[in-house]
Amino acid sequence: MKDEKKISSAVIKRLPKYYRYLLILQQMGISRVSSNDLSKRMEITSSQVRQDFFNFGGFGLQGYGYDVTLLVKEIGNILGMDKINNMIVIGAGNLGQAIANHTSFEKRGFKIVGMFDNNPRHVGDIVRGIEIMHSDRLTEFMSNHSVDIAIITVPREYAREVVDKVVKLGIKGLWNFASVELEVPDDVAVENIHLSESLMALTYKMKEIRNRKAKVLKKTESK
Amino acid sequence: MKDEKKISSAVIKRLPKYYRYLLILQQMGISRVSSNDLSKRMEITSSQVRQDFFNFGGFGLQGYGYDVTLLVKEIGNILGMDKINNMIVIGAGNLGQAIANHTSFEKRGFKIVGMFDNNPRHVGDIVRGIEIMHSDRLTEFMSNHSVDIAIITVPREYAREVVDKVVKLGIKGLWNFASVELEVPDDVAVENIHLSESLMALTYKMKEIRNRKAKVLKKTESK
DNA sequence: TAGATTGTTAATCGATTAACAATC
DNA sequence: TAGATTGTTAATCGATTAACAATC
Repeated sequence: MKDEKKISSAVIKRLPKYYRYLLILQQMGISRVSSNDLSKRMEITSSQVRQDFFNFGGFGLQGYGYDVTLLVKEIGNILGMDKINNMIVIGAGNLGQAIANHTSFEKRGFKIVGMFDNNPRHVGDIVRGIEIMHSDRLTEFMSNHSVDIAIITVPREYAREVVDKVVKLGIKGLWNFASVELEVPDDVAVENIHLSESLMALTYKMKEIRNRKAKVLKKTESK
Repeated sequence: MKDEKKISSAVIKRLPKYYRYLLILQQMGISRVSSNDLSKRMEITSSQVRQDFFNFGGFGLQGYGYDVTLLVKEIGNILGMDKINNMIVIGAGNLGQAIANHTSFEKRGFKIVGMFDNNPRHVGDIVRGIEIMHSDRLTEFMSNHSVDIAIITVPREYAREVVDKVVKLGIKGLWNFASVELEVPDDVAVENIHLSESLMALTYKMKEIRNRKAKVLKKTESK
């Protein structure tokens, strides 16, 4: 059996974006899309769309385009959404609760099965039908339930500790909001959310726009 | 005056990451770093570090390395953090409150100056010293205060409406958590947070790890 | 001075775009 | 069939890495 060639990370990074746009098309009741259509919506080239899908063997039909439903399914599968992902939220403060309330995840097979917090003020509260448990019960819970992903929404100073704990308990996926660098075994996947990086990207863009304006103004003056 | 050459977006995207690592060094009391040190921590090449900084003229000293404090300042300036950024939170639910409570922003000159919500249940509550106001007061507030950035944490169905409103009121930066595509004039900067894309990136990684394991297992068996 | 490490150019690598034959 | 649009290769472009002279 020949080794399938490695898909480049540039392509992978675009997949969730394709997925998102395809869901929008689906909601609009559009069942078929050409690489050209899709590329215009997403502000990329049609060549890139075809090239990207070609990496996976191609999902389209010459002279017709791509079937939206099929494409959603195929890309979903590539991204690992062909199964239910059971998730627990560790840290049931505002952020943890915000995520638990985010209904659109559930539609895509991401299911919150437990929430944990150290703070007695939160323990016992119900969020979207899930009772917040004390963190002491984490070990017991994880040995009785199948949990795929732990969402880390504790304050940063507790993050490493709880991560070590769930890793020991066998977790294989971490969605980390605690902006701490985590060290985990290489069979555990980590995705970090760095909100501050996004905020800085915003101020950079704002600065660029201000500079652009200043330049145009200067040009006009010197005329 | 010659046009300074355009910095590539690949470089820009790395700047917040450099910034983050440099802050860690600073906290550790390290005042000087070589491209080699930094590259190892960040898991990139030292060549890239030097090349990246060279884009801005170079911040280092031959035979010595880079001064951490200087570097933090320079990169901060490039990213537009050389000024206070006044921000308002629109949508004071769990997510809006979580962001308002995120203290590390404030240290970097990101200051929440107002919070707004439609829901009377939230109005009047105090979050980190800021009273949540009814959205009706947005227009009045913005004409009396200097606001740089609006953080959009309303449910997606209200997002476009409130964005149109603040754009009309002159906002120049939008940090959008509502996973809706926004259309704004081209002098308004937008940074979108798509949490679901990050979550899909995680399940993709998890799937890759599972596949890798399966392959190793197969190899072992066939021996 | 000798050693270290940047600044900077050149070489390589990979990703994007162009082009068009294949085919529905 | 004619028209449309993908699949797929080749060309181009840009980003990363290598190398080393400059210089602290």
